Amino acid sequence: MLTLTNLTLSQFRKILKTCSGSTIVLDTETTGLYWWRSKLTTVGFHCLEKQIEGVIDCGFEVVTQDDFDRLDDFNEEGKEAINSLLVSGTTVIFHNAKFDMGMLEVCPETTNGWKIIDTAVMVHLYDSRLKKSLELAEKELLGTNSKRSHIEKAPTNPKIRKRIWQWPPAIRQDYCLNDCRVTYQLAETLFPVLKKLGLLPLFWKDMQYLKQIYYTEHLGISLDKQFVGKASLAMMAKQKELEQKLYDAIGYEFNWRSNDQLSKALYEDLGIARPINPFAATKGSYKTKLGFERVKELKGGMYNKTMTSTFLLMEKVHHPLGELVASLREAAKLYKTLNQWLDLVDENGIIHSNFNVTGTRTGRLSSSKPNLDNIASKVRSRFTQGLFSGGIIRSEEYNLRNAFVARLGYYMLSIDYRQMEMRFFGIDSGDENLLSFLASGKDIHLMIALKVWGDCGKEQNMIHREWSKTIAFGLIYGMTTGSLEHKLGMTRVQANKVIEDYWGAFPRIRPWLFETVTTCKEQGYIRYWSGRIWRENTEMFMYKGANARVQGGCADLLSIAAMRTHKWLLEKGYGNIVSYIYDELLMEIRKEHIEETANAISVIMQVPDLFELPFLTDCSVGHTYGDLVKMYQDENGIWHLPENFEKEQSHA
DNA sequence: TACCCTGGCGCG
DNA sequence: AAAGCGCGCCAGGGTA
Repeated sequence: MLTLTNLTLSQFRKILKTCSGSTIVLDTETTGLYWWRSKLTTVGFHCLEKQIEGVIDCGFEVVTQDDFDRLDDFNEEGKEAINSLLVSGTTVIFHNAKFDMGMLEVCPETTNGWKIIDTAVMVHLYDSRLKKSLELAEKELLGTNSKRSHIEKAPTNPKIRKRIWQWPPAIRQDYCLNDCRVTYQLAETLFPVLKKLGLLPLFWKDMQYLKQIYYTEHLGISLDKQFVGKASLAMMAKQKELEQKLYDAIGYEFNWRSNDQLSKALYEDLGIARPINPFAATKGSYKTKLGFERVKELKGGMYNKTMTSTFLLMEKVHHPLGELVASLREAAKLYKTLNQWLDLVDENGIIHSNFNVTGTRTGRLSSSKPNLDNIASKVRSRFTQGLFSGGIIRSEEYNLRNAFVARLGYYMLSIDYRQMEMRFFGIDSGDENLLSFLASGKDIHLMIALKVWGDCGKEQNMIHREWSKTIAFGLIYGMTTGSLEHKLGMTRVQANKVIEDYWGAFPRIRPWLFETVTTCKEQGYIRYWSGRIWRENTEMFMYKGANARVQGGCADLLSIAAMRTHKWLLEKGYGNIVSYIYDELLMEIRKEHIEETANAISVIMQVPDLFELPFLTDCSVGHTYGDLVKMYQDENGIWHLPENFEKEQSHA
C-alpha cells in the first residue's frame, strides 16, 4: 500500500482519477460538526484495490479567525476536485456519509451517480444497540483501538486535544488516514455479516433513503426570525413574572430549576404536605402482561426523591403553586428552545436539522440540532404522564410551530397516517376485531372509552378518549396493572376491568406479545415485516420487542412512503418534503398544486401494494407548521382546501 | 474543568 | 437495575 501525505491538489486529483470505478473510502477532518458552517481541514482516501491511500490537508493549525478565513481556498478547490472526480461506477465508503458528503458538498443523487456505503448504517442494521462512533464501532466489531496511538501524539492541552483542526497537520493527516483504514475494515467485516443475516436489501434501501434525507437536510426549513424574536421576548418576560410570583409565595429567592431546592421550598419551608408518590417503590407480587406472577422488590421508582414533577404537583399536591411551577418551567423551556433555533439558523434564515438514520433502537429516524420531532404544538399537555393531552390551547407565541414557515409561493402541506400504530398492530398481530374496527372506520378509542366510563358528555368523553388511547398503547407494550391503577387513580378492581375490556377488544394482544418474546428467546432477535432485526439478549427486556416491531415497522413503512413521495414531488416539481415526523410527512408545496398533491400523495402513502389494509391519511394545510388546518374530504374521498382557507389564514 | 448521570418535559 | 415504548435537550449535581 502506497501512502502519500501532504499531497498537493493536483496530485490528489491525479491519484483520485486512477481510483475511478473502484471502491474507495473518504473521510474528512473539519472545524466543527455542522456541515453548513464548518470548514474542511483535511480529506483522506483509501483504495485497497489500487493499493494507494493519501491525504490532502490545509497545512496549518486553525486557531485564529484569520486561520479560519484562510481555509476558504482549500475548501473550494478540495470540493471541486471531489465533485468532478466521483463518477458512476465508483463506490464510496463513509462512516456517517451525510456529514462527509455535506462537508464535501457532493451527493450521488445530484452528481454522477456513484454509490454510497455508510458503515455507521451497517453497524446499526447489524445491532442497533451498538454505539456508532468510529472509535466504539472499531472496538466492538474489530476488537482494536487504533485511534488511541494517534490521539496520544496530539497536543496534550485537553482543549486542543479535542480540536483536530488545531492539531499539527502531520498528526492530523495520519489520524485521518487511520480513520479511512478502519472504515474500510468495518465495511469488509460487516458486509458478509449483513448478507448472511439477509439485511442487504434493507441496507440498500437505507442508502437510497440516506440520499433523500441528505437532500431534505440541505433544503432545510425556513425559520420566521421575527416570530422567534417576538416569542423569545414574550417567554423571557413570562419567565421573569412567574419567577417573581414564585419567590413571593415562598418568601425568598432560590434556584427553582434545582429540584432539591424547589422540594425544600415547597415541602419544608412552605409546609405543603408531601404527596404520596404513586410511582414509588412497589413491593410484593404483581402480574405481568403475560400473566406471570412476579415477586420482587422494585427499588426507587419515579420522582421518589424530590417529588417536584408537574404531575405530582398538580394532581397529587393540588396546590396553586403546582400550576405556577408548571407554567414557569414551560416558559423557560420554550425560551431556551427559541434561542437554540436562533443559534442554529444559517445566514439565509434556514434551519438544517439532522435526521439521523442510526439514532434509534427501533429503526425510527431521530431528529437533532434542532430536534424537529418534539416542537410544542398549540395544544398544551397537562399531565406529564401523557394521559391527557387535550384541553388547553396555547396562545400564538406559545405555539412554537408557528416559527417554521413555508417559503414564498408555497404552503405547508402535512399528511399523516390515521392511527398508524393501531393499524399496524392490527396487521402485524392479525387481530380480527381490531382489523374490522379499522376497516369500518369506527373510532376505536372513543368506543372503548364509552364502554369503560360511559357517556359523560362530549367534552368529558374526549378526555376519556385520550386516556383510552394511552392505555391501549400501554397495554400493547407491557404496562402493568399497578401502573394503570396509579395513573388513572383507580382501584385495582377498576384497573383490572379496564384491562379486561381491552383484552376483550383486542384478543391477539397477549398471544402476539408472547410469540414476540418466544421468538426473541429462541434466536436472540426478532425480525420486522421489513426484514430489519431487533436484538435483545436479556429475557426480562424482550417484551420491548413488541413495541419495537410496531414502532420500527411503522418507521420502515414511512420510509418507503417517503421515498415514493419524494420521487413524485421531484418529477412534478411541486415542492419538497421538509420534515419526517414518525407518522407524518411535512411538505412545502406550491400553492396552486396543493389539492392535486394532497390527493396523489395520500394514495401513495397508503402503500396499497404492501398491506391488505390501506394506511389511510389526513391532510392539512397552512402557511406555517403551526397554523395547519385540516383539509376537507368529500364523499368520493377527494381532498379539497378548507372552506375560506385564504380568508382564515390571512388575518394572522 | 470536563465528563457522566438524572430529572423534567416536549413529541409520536 | 430496568415491567408501557422510542427519542433530544437543558440544567443541576456529583465525580475524576
